[in-house]
Amino acid sequence: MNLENTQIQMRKGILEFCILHIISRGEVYASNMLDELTSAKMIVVEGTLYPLLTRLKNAGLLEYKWVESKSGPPRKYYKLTDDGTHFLKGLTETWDDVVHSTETVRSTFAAATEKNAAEENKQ
Amino acid sequence: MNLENTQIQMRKGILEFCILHIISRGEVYASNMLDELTSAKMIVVEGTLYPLLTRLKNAGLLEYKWVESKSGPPRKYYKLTDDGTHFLKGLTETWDDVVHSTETVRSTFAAATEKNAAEENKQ
DNA sequence: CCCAGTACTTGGCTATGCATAGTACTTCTG
DNA sequence: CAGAAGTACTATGCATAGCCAAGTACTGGG
Repeated sequence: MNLENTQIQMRKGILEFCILHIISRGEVYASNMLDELTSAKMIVVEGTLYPLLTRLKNAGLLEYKWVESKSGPPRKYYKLTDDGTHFLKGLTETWDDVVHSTETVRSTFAAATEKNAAEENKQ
Repeated sequence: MNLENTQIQMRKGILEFCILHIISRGEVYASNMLDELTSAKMIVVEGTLYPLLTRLKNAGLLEYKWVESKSGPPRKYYKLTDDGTHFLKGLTETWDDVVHSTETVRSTFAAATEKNAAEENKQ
């Protein structure tokens, strides 16, 4: 129960959302995504990204094509399928809901305490 | 890989943050928290909340006292320990970072594509 | 021919949220 | 007093995503 672990937990699902978003803007390969995520201060390691891309591809949300590279092995350039575009739309709503709910909890002040006091008086 | 599952994943860690926040505002017991979370549209079931409270207590972030109730079994009223207050502060920063990073990814437009094009020209 | 750099792969570990079922206490009803 | 209903807490087992760490494979330079 340390901060580092919670940071890890908080990323679950969110990474998927971010990856789909990045891919939705144009064909990219894994290193492009890592760069962009890093520049957004969302550090991701290879062992997280590659399995995620494979999952998304197997789910039919992504497709890729191999493109030769002059500086190493060929690259997988990913793009969204129609299903992927639709799924991203749903994820966006989910994310907005989660943020909104969290903000509600943060901005509510002592509602429970008041409610609790009311209940005590009632009894 | 369906929306429902991603909604579940997105809650990981965030729930912990919300619970600590609710408790930080005053002593409450589990049903109070469920009510407040539900009213914030963050639906949680008992089987999730109770183990979480136990974990937080075992980690020394919470403490509770038993209070008799006139309408059922006694209740555990929770409050934050000093460690819990400190931990919540850290979580708040983490959450703000995650939201900020995600917003950065969402608001960035085609940065990767431009970068990619530049790289191609370089070669 | 080896070495560094790039790109992708794999296997095992951990933690959290969920489903489901169960215990225990109190009050109300007949 | 017996049984039902409501409230509060407990217990077990599962699925999943992200992490770590090591490994494969291709290219070009000295």
